[in-house]
Amino acid sequence: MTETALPKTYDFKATEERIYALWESRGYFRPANDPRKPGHDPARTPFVISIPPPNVTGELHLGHAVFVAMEDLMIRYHRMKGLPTLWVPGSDHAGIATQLQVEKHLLQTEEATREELGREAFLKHTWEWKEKYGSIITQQIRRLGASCDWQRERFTLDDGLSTAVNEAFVRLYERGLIYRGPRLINWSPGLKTAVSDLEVEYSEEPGKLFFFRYPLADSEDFIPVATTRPESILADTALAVHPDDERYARFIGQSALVPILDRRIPVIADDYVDREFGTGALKVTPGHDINDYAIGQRHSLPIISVLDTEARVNENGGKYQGLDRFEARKALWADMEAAGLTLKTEPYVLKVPRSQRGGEIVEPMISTQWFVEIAPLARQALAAVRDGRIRIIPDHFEKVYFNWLENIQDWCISRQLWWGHRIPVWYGPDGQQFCARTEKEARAQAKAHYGKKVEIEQDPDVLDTWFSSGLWPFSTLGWPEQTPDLAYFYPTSVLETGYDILFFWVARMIMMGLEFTGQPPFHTVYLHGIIRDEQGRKMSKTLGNVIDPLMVMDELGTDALRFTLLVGSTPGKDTNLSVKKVEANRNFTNKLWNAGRLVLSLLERSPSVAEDAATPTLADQWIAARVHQLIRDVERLFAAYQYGEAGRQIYEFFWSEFADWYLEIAKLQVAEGGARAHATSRILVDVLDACLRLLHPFTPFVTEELWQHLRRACLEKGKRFIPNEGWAEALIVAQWPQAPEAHPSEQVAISNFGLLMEIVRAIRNLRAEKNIKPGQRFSAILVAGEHQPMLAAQAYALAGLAQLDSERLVLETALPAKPAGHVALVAGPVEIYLPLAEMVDPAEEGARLAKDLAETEKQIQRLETLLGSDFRTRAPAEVVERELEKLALFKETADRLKTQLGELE
RNA sequence: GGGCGGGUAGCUCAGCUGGUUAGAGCGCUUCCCUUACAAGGAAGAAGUCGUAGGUUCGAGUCCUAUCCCGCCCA
Repeated sequence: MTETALPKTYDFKATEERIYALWESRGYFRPANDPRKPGHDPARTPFVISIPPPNVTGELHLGHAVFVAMEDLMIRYHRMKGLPTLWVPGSDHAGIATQLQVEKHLLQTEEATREELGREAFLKHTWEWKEKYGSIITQQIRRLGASCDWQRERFTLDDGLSTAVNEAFVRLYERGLIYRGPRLINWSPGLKTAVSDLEVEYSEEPGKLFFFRYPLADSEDFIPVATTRPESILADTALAVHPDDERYARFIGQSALVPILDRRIPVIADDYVDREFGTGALKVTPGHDINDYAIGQRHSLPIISVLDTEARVNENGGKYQGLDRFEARKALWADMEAAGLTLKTEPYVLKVPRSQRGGEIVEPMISTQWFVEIAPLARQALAAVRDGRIRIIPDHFEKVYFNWLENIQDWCISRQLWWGHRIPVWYGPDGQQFCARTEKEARAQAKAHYGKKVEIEQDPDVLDTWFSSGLWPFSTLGWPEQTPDLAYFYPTSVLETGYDILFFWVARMIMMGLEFTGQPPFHTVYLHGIIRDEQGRKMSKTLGNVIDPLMVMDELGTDALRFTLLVGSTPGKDTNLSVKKVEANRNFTNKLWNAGRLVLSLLERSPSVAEDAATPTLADQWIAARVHQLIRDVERLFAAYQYGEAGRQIYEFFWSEFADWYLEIAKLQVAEGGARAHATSRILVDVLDACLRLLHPFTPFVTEELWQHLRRACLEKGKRFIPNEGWAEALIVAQWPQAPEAHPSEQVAISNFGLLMEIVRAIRNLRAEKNIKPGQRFSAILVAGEHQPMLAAQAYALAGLAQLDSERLVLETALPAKPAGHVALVAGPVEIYLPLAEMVDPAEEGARLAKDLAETEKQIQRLETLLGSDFRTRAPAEVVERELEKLALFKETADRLKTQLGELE
C-alpha cells in the first residue's frame, strides 16, 4: 500500500489486534536489563508497577479500564525514557466473590450445595472454574493495550504466592501479632462467614425507633428506653444512663428486668450515653453492638449472644429460640405490647450495616476468629508516609490515610470460606496450636510438644483475600525467596489504584511491605477517582447506567476510550463519563490519522535531497518553537503526575496549531518545490514524529500504526530523513522527545506568528460576516509599520490562509491616506484595507470600529491604572515588562482604530 | 459527631508553584462537501469563576466566615 492510499478514516478494528500482537511477539513488554539474563547491570534504576490484581473470574469494567490506561501510560513513558521497565500482571482469587459464583453455578447445574459436595470436591470444581474463566479478564486487559510482561503473570493462589502467605502468617504469629479469640465481629448470616469492618457499608434506610418500658426489678417503676432493634433486648446485660442525668440518677445501681425473659440486669452510669437521643436511657447489648461492646468492657458486663450463625435466635432467647432475627423482632414486640410494656414507635432513619458483597444485613456478633494486632504495623505505615518515604498523590489523601491508621482496629483475617489460603495452624487433640509453614513442620512441632506422634488437624478457615493482596508487590517478585527479580525490581516504583481501596489494599501493602521486607513497597501512591455516569451518579446495574468498556472499544476504539479516561481525569477526582466524550476523542484519533496521511503525501511530493538549505520560514520557526515548548510542558506535567493536563495540551497543540495552521502553510511551502519543499517536509516529519511519541502513552495503537508508516516512508526517502539516533523498530521502544533549552528566539517567532494569525482571522472574520464565497480572492493592502519586512516575507502564507489574491497583496510601511473604495480592518499594529467598500455599510462599519475601540480603551485604562499603581515597583520586572508591551500594543491598536473612524466621517 | 473534597459558559469539566483580554469538548447560530479529515473546515454567541469579607502591587488560584452538593469514617 502506498502512503497516500491509506484509508480515509482510521480503522481501529483492523489495527489494534495486529499491533498488540506485534509488540508482544517482539518482546517489547519484557523489561530491558532483565536480572534473569546475563549482562544484567544492577546499577540501572528500573521503573516498576505491580498491577492491582483483578478478580480472576471477573469481567472487565471501567474501573479496570482506568487503571490499565493510567499504568500503561506510566509504563510506556518510562520505557520510552529508556528505563528498564516492568509491569507485573496478575489476578486475585477473590475468595467470597468466586466462591459465590461457583456455588450458584453448582446449584444450577448439579443442584448441589458446597456442603453436599464436600470441601475437596468443591475446591476441585472451583479450580476448574478458574481455569475456564480465569483468562477472560487478562484477555480483556490486553485489549486495552496493556504492555505488561505476561511471562511474569501471577495468581494469588499459585504455589509461590501461597508460600508467601504462609511465610507472612507464620512470621506475624511468631512475633505475637496474630491471635485467635472470641471478639465482636461483623457476621454475614447468608454467607456464614466473618467479614472485616471495611467490608461493611452503612446505608441510610427508613425504619422505626421503638419506645418501651424497662421495668425495674425491685419496684413498680420503669425506665423508658428506645431501640432500633427490639430483638436485641434478649441479649441486654445492662441499662445505661448518663451520670449527670437527673431524670435517672436515682436508678443508678438498681436492677432492671429484661422484658419477657425477666433476667436481672444492672442500671449503670456511663457518659457515652447521649441524653438527647431517644429517652436518654440506653439498653446495653455487648454481644450485638460495637458501642455496647465497649461499654461492656468498661463495666465488666457479661456478654450474651442470642443469634446463631444463620442469625436465628439461639437457646439464650428463651421462647423465641429458632426464630429468624426479624421474626423474633415482631414476636417479641407483640408480646411486650400484650404485657403493656410498649410506649410508641416513631419513624426513624437507620444506618443499616450491609455486606459489601450481596448486600445482606450484617450482624455484629461474638465469634472466635483470627486477628492481626495492627497497631505496631500501623505505626510503621504512618511513619513511612509522614517522613516522605512514600508520597501519596493527590496529597490530601495523606490526611485520609493518617486519619484511618490512627484510629485503626485489629484486623479480622479469618473467613469461613473454602476458596482461599487455608490458615497455617494445626490443632492437637487438646486444642494446642501449631503454626507452621507446612503440615510437615506442624507435625514435627506437635511431636516435640507431646513427646509422641499425635493426630493434628488444620484450622478449617481461610484468610481474607486482602491478606494475600497485601503481599502482592513482593510476593509476585518471588518473596520469600531472594530471587534476582526481587533484588532488582523491589521496591517497586508507583502503586496506582482507585482511592476506594486506599484502606483495603494500599495501607495493608504498606504495612506488610515494611514488616516483611523492611522497605516501603513503592515510593509513590497515585490514586485515581471513580468513574461515574454523565450526571455524576455511580454506575450500577439497577440504575441501568453502566457503560461497558468492551462495547465502547468495539464502537469507538481503544485509543478513544483510553484518551477519554486519561484526559478527562484529574488525580483523585471522580470522572463523569459519557459516550459523547469518547466520540469526541475518536474524532481526535481520526484527526491524527488524517494529519498523518497529509504529512505522508506531502513527504511523497517533496524532493528527498536539496542543493541549498532553505532558510526556515516564520511558520517553520513558530511550529518548532511551539513543539519545543510543548515537550517541555509535557515533561513538567508528567513529573507532577498531571497526565490529564499533559494530554489536553498535546491535543490542543496538535489540532489547533499543527493541523489548523502549520499544515495549511506547509501545503503552500511544499507546492513551492525545491529546497523549500524539502525543508518543509523535514519539519513536518519532525513535528509529527514528536507528537506521535508524546501521544503514544495515551493512544498507543493509532500512534504506533501511523508511526510505522512514517518510519517506512522516511527510510525510503533516504538519509536526510533519518534522525541522528536512527529510526527505532517501533514507536513503543522509540526515544521520548527532548527539547532544547528555551531560547528567546522562540518567543519572537511565536509573537510574530501570532500577529500573522490575527491578520488572517480579521480578514476571515469579515469574509464570514459579509458572506463572501470561499473561492473569491481579492486584493489587499496591509500597512504594517515596523512589521512590514517580517510580514512581507509571509505574503504567501497570508494570501493562502486568508484567500487573498497574492498578485495583488501589497505590504506598506505607511500610507498617506486611506485608499478609496476600501474597507479597513485593524489587527493590532497592522491596518488592513480590502477593496470591499461597496459591501459594507459605513454606519455599520463605524459601529464595529467604535465597539473595538471601546474594548481596546477599556484595556488601556485597566493597564494604565495597574501600571500607575505600586505594581510598577513591586511586581517582578519581567511581569511589568510584559504588561508594558501589552499597553503599547493596545495603544497602537487604538490609534489605528481612531484613524479609521476619522476617515469614515 | 469527626475528616476530606467540590460549587468556573446551557451540559460535562480543565485551569499545575497567585501575573493570558478566564479555556476545552459537547450543545447552539451563520457559512462551506476547498484535492488530509463532513468523525471535517471558517466565523460567532455564551461565564459578576456559590456568597461575603480579608491578605497582596495583583486572587478563579491563598486565608476566614457562610450557604449548598458529594464522599469517607464513627
